[in-house]
Amino acid sequence: MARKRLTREESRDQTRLRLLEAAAITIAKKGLAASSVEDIAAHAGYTRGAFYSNFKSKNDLFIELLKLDHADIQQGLQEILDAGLSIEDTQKHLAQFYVQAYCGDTSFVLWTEARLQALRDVRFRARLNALLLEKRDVIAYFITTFCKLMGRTLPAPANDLAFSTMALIDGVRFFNESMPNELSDESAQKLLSAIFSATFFP
Amino acid sequence: MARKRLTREESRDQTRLRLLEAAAITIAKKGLAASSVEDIAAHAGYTRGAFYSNFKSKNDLFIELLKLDHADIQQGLQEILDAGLSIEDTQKHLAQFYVQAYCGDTSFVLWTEARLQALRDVRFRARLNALLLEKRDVIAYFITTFCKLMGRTLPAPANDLAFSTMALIDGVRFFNESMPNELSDESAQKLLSAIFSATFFP
DNA sequence: GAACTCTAATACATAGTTGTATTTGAATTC
DNA sequence: GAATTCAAATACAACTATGTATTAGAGTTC
Repeated sequence: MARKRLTREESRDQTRLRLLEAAAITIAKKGLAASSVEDIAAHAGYTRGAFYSNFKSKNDLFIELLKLDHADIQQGLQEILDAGLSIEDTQKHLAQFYVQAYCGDTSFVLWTEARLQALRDVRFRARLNALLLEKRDVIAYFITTFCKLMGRTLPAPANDLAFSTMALIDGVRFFNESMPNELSDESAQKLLSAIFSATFFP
Repeated sequence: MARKRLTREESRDQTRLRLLEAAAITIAKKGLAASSVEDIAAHAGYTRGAFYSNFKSKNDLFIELLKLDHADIQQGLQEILDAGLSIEDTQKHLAQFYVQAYCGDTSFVLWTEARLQALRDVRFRARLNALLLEKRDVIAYFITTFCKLMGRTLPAPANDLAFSTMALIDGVRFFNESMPNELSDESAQKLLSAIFSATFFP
């Protein structure tokens, strides 16, 4: 079967995408600093030439990577929100989405890596914070809507609660990932539910 | 004023300590991977010779650093616990301790860095998890005692709650550090209180 | 299909990092 | 106070990374 002959643009996009995918894996595995440009390019099946032809720097690529991941999550959340399901179904979808989008793959590690980078690099921080604030807003909106539906008042400003939700999910996730025997998937799930219930429906 | 002439052991200990201090600063600033042995040694006022004469590797030093920090925190918590103060005073001391021990300095960054390292390096993970479990146990004990005093039942296993407490504190701390305008010290403090109250005294 | 344009490979110059092997000089021992 | 021991400096060799400058080759344009 003849492979389709790619136009220049298609070919370039393919290269970019492959580089991004390879970067995600490499960075998740070895860390941002320890992943050389050569590593990434080689894993994608290219040389450094392809890398520098597509990205200005490693940080540049990294931000792009985060943006893509962010957009995926964003979209997923929005869809659940817009579906207009019952509360139970929403919760169910949410849990499912969380497991799929965030647990399985490299996403979690990348965002942790990004946090550290943000603490060090002012520009990077600005770019990352913008993404995180977007995420916060979606979650805050979600929390507000949810509480209104349940006829409850919020125990704290929605934005702050959104932060704590993100914090909690990430933090619990780390323990769960790092010592699954001490904190099983099931425990983690239950724990989060318990705290959310307690916090939002006291 | 004549500087005391150091014995060999004193001199060695001094070197070790200075290297550890320099490492804490350097690693917090640039990250573990990006901190070269030379960097660390130079910041401490030595050459790499001194480093390799005192530590087997960078990871070796890093774990030692974490152990020291851990011991400090451990001891601080234990002291508050053992003081047998009233609930209010305990809470007050706890908040104060948290701010002092964890907020001001490099501690937070180091532990985040350690987490990432742990996700990648099995041996490192084992060593780090041991430290984290110790910390968890102290907090779990604290939670249990506290709830008993208040005549409440725990909404989840104490160990799991301890994890979530650690997770929440770290996570909120990150947002607070990374975007102080969006989540002020005060908000962070209030938020944590609100969630803890809701969780433990529903 | 010849001239061109752009992507990715290659070549290169520079610089940084690691760990060990050896040396120096100050503390210790007798 | 000479011999010794040990911490830290220095020297060294191998390796890795970065970014740019140049080149090759496949798409594009006319």
